[in-house]
Amino acid sequence: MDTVGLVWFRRDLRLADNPALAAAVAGGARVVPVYVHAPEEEAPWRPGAASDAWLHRSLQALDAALRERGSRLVVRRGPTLDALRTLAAEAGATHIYWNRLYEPALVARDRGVKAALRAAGLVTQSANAALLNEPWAVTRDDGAPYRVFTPFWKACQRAGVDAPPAPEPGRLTPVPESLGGVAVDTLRLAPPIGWDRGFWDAWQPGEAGASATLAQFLDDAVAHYGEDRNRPDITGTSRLSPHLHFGEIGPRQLVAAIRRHTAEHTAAGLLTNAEAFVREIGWREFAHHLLWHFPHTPDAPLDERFARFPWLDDRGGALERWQRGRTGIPIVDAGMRELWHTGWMHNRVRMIVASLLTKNLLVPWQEGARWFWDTLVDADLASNTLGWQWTAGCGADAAPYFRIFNPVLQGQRFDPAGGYVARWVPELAGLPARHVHAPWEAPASVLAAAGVRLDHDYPTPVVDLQATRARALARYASLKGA
DNA sequence: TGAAATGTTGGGGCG
DNA sequence: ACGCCCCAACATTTC
Repeated sequence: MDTVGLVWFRRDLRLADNPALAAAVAGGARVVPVYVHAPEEEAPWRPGAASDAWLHRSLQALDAALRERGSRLVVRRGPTLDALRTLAAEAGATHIYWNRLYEPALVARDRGVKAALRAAGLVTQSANAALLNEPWAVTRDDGAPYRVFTPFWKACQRAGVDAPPAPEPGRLTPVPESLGGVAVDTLRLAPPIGWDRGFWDAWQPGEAGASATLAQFLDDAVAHYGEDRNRPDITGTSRLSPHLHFGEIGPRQLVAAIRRHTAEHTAAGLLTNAEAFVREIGWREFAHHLLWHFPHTPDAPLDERFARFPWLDDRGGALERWQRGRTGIPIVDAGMRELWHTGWMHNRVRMIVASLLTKNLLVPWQEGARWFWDTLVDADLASNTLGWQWTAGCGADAAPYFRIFNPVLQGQRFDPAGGYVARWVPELAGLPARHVHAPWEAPASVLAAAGVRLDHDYPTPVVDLQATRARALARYASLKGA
């Protein structure tokens, strides 16, 4: 027990299934857990405000979990390389362990850090905590990356998606008092004016919160996941996305838990529904695969023809109305307000609001991606990029551009009783279900009875859905064959 | 993980 | 009985 190993936490903020931590423990080292705060090293995609608010609490939760095992989290400020070198010298560490990340800026940063640490005589060891398969481990027979989900996912399953989680450590060695750090509070991650107040009714950041959320999903929702995942008015999804983003739980743990659950329960259709959930984990894998192989895609369309797409120049405040949930289209405004208040939006609604922004409003998808980046607690460069390029029709396996959502029909189909709209757009709560998704078409008597004065209590639509659909189709036609 | 237009089919009302 | 029309229901095509 002579050696000392740093375990450099990044977005793997858990003790279970943490292969870097497990490797340090298995190597017999005295473990010094460290987090280095250096958001500028993630530019041009440094984490947004909602993400920071989550991180603040997740770091506190990690520190608490480490203390329960006799250790603690040492928090330092970047630059990362300086911080790690200094701490290694102070602690007498010979080894540094971490789990890999896949965003372009971090891949480059980590490569440099690794080379410099090795040059300084330290042993470095990285591992995979975030993915079922590494992005480079699954390729087509000709060696090229996949661009279509279904063949990608088949290849993943051939490669195996059932790797067992890494062993959970028991009691850890104490961190010497002499190793100082800064308090999490001083990183100024939490918003000073408390606009995140509404977040924490819905969320419990940290590994314990992730486990509880998974347990609840297995108990309540997974058995109907195939259908109910599209319903924003009920809890039909896992709501694990922020926990996954920060690595408070990992995909290997999810697959293992699903397998265990389906082996122990026999509800009708459970296997099919559970597999639908595993497939969604597959989409997360696909997003990381794409970002690794096409690192320019957070900023530029994968389909180069879209570099010349005629987005609208004069947007007349439409982007701002979309951001603030004042488009006059109820399902869209409900989603944008859910996002603002909770830092999260149901995935079906993300597609609907993204379709409106990129197709009906003709705002470049990058504007939507940036807004999501700053407001989502689960903002993830890989998933965000895939989602926006998919909607805009310029990405891998993208929706054909002419696949334009009608938010009224989507609302009627997936929020049939209007409960989701009533919750987030309370000024429309008095409208009967059959009118709540298109108040501008409701008879005057119905509006009066519900106490809704259009353009007073609630806006009329920012655009005509039929006309802007036709406009989008015309612009798409201009791209064809280009 | 679309929507809307267009085409097809078959039952039922009716002269 | 028969042809005709209407239209809902479903399928196919187009964007």
